[in-house]
Amino acid sequence: MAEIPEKPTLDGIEPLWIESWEAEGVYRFDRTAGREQVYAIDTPPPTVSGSLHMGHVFSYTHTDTIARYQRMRGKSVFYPMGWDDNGLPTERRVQNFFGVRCDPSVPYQPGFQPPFRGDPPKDHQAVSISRPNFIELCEELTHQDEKIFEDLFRRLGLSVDWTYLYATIDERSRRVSQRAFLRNLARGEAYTQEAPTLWDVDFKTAVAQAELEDRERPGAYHQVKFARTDGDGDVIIDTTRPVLIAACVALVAHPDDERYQPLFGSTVRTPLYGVEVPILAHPLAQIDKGTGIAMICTFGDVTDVTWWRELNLPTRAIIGRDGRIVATPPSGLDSPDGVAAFEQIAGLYVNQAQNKVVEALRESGAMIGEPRPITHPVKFFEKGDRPLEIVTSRQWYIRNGGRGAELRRDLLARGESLTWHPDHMRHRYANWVEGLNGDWLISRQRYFGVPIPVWYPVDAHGETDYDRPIVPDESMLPIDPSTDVPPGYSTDQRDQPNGFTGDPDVMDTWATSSLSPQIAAQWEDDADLFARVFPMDLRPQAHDIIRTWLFSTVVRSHFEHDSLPWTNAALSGWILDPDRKKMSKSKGNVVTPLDLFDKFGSDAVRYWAASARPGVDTAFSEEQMKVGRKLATKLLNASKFVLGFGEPPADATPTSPVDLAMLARIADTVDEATRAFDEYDYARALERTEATFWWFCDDHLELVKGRAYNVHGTEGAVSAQVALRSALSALQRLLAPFIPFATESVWRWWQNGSVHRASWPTRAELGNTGDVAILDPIGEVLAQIRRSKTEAKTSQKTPVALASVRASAAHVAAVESARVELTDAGSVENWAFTIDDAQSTPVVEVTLSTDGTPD
RNA sequence: GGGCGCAUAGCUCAGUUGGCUAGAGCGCUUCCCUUACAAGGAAGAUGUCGGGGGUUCGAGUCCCUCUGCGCCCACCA
Repeated sequence: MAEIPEKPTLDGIEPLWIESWEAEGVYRFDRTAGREQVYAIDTPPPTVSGSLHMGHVFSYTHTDTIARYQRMRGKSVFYPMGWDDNGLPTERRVQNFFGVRCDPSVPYQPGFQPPFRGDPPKDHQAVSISRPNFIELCEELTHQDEKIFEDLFRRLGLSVDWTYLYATIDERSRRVSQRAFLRNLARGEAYTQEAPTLWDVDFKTAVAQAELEDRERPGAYHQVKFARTDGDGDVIIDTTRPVLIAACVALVAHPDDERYQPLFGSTVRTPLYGVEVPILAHPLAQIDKGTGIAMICTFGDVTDVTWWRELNLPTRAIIGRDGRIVATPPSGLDSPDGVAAFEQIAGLYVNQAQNKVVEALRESGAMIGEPRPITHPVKFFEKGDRPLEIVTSRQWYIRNGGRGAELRRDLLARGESLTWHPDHMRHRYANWVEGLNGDWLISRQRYFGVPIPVWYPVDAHGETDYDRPIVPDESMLPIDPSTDVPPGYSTDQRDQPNGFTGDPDVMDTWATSSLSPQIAAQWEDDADLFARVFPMDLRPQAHDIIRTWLFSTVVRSHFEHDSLPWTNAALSGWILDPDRKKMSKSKGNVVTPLDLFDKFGSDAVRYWAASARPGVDTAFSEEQMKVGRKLATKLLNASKFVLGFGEPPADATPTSPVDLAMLARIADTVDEATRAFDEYDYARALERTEATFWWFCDDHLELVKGRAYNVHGTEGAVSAQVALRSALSALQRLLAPFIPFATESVWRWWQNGSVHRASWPTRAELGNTGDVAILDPIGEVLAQIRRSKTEAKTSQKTPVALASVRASAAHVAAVESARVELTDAGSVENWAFTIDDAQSTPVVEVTLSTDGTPD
C-alpha cells in the first residue's frame, strides 16, 4: 500500500507500473489452470518491418480490455505476442540494410558477417548468401524493431505475457509451419500442379486470389479485324490488349448470339501474325460487350484461363516471368511474315510492345478507327506496382473449398459456428468462401520465408520428378531443402542425375500465420500447454483480412484438428482521419502513438480507443483523449476524497437509505458492464461505468460529503464511509480494464496487490437492499435547487430560506429519506412538503435567503 | 450485378426483446476561486431521429420502398 499523495497526478505513472507489473508477474499465464479456467487469445502478430500506428493502438486496446476483464473474472489469461517478420517487407529491408541477397543455391556459411550494417553505398553489389544466413540476418535486424514495438505495447498497457513471445520466422514457427504442411501433404490436402497462375512480374512470384486488388487504370479499346479463312470478309473484335494478338488461340462468342452462330466452327487468321484460329461458342462470352466476340489469349485474364481449359485450347504464351515478351514466337506462329512481325516485339516490356503492335495494326489496315480511351479496373498484387500477368508454372496448393463443393460446405459451416463480434462480419466470411474460384496457392518464388520442406528425386537423365516429393521426418524440422540433404542421399548428389533437388520455393506468409494458434500454443512441442489453450477463445483482428488470415486459419485448423481454432472472432474497425477518410501511412500527417502517450497519457489514448463500438470505423480524436484524461484525473481526486474520510470499523455496514440506494445503483452498473463484456462490447461497459462514475462524483459525493465529514453523528458518518469505500472499490475495478495505470495507482493507495489481479465486482458484495428508485426524485430536487441559484446568478453556497417540494407521496418519502443530505448539499434552512400524486416529477419552489436583498 | 453496413443536436456518437416527455460528450452561452478536483464545478440553448408508405393503443426502434454515403465480392474482350 502506498501513501495517498497530497496532489495526485497522472504524470509519469506509466513507467512505474510497467515495472511493477513485470516484477510481480501480474500478467503471467498460470499454466496449471485447466482448459475451463483458461481464456486464450490468438493475438495478431504485427509486421515488424512497418511502424506501429494508431490502428494498432486502437485494436490492441480493444483486445486488452477483454483480456483484463477475463483475468479479473478469475480466468488464467493466455495472451501471447508474436512478431510477423516473415514475408516480402522484411526481405526487402534485410537486403537494403545489410547489402545482401538471398540465394538458396549458395551454401550456408557459419559465422557469416554481412558487408554492411545499415546504409550500404549505392554502387554496392549485393552479396549472395544462403537462406539460413539470410534468416539469421533477418532475426538480427528485426530484433531491434521488436524491442521498439514491445516498449510501445507495454507503454500502451497491454497485459500481454511476454514470456510467450514468438516470431513468424523463428525456429518454432518454421517447424510448425512445415509440420502442418507435411501433414496436409500426407492427407492429400496439399498438392503441386503446373497451371496458369497470376504472376507479379516485379516480384517474380505467383500470388494468391486473396492477395489481389483492383486498381483503376487508363486503357483503350482497339477494334481489330480478323480475316475469315473462307475469304468472306472479316470478324471484328474489341480488345484492350492488342499486344496479346500473338497469343490468340481462338475467338469466342455466346452460343445464342445469332450474329456469330453461322461462324462457329469456321476459322480466321490473326492480324499481323497470320495464325489460323477457330471461332468457338461459350456461355461466358457476353453478347452486349464490345462487338460480342472476343479473342481468347493465353493468357490475358482469368476468363481466358477458363475458356482455355474448357474449350481445350492450345497454349501460346508470349509474356515471360520478367514481364517481357518472350524471345521466340509461340508454337503455331510460324509464317515468315508472322515471325517477322513477332520479332518487332520480342524482348520488349508489355507496354512498349503494345505501342508497337498498335502501330503495326494501323499500318496494316487491320485496325478500325483510333483507340477509344477508357478507365477500367485491372488486377494487381496488393503489394505490387504493375498489373498481374498470367503465366504457367508449377505451384503448391492447399485445398480451401475453391475447387470442391464438400469442403466448401464444411468451411462455410465452420464460419457459421464461429461467434462473430459484431455478428454481421460473418457475411464477409461466407461471401468470400462462396466466391472462391480455386485452391489456395501457397508457394512463392521468393528466397526469404519458410521453405517448402520437400526435395524431389532427379532421374538418370537429370529430369526432376515432381510427382514423388521426398519428405523429411517430422523430427528433422525445421529444414531448408536448399542446404539440408534428404534421408538416404549425400550432399554431392544435389542437382545431379540419380540425385535429388530441393524445392526452391518458400511458403506464402499466410501459410505460416494461418497457424498462429498452433505456434503460440506450441503445438506438438508442448502437448500439455496445447491442451490447456486450444482451441482458443478469441481471435481479434481487422476486418480487411477476414479473407486471408481468418479464413486460412480456419482452413488449417479444420484439416489438422477438425475444429475451429477459436470460439470467438472480434473484428475491429478502421481509424479514420478526422475528415472521415481512411487514415493512411502514406499521408505522413499522422501523429505517432508515442507523442500521444506523452501528451495525454496512455490511459487517455486507451479511453479513446475503448469508446469505439466493436467493428465500427472510428475517427481519430484528440478531443476524446482529453475526455479520457479528465476521467483518469477525476478518479485520482475522487479516490483521494473518499479515502480521506478515514477507515470505518471493519464490521460496519451502510444503513442510510441514500447510501444503500447508491450501492444498488453501482450493482446495476456492475451487472450491465458484466453483461456487455460477456458480449465483447467493451465500449458499452465503459459507457455505463463512466456514466455511473460521474453521477457518483457529481451528485452522490456532493450529497453525502457533509454526513461523511461526521457533522451529523457517527452512525451516519460510518454508513457513508462504508458505502463510499464499497462503491469506490467497485468503480476502480470496473474502470481497471480501460485505464489500467490510473486505477492501479488509486487501488494501491488502500489495497494490497494489483487491481488487475483483483476480482471483478459483483452485485453480492455491494449488498442488495437499496432502493434505486429514490435516487431520481432526490437528484431532481437537488438539480432544481442548484438551478435556482444558477438562475439567480449566485454562488451554490447561498443558503435556501425555504425549499417547498410538491411531489407524489412516494417521491416525498424518497426526498424526506435524504433530507439530511439535501439540506447539506443545498444549504437548505427550511423544508416544506406537499403531497400531490398528479405530480410525475417533484417540483421545488426555492426561496433563497438573499431574495429581496439588493446586492 | 450480388452482399453487408451506416444515416439521431453544429461535431462525434449512444439509444439492447417497440413504452421517449429523444440522450451523452465535445463545442457554444451564463454563473460560481464551494476546503477532492479551476487542466475544476453548477446550469442553459439546440433535433419534422435521411424521405415516403405500412403494422400497432403506441415506432428513432418492426415491415416495405426510395435517396445518399461507406466497405466487401463479382464483372472488367
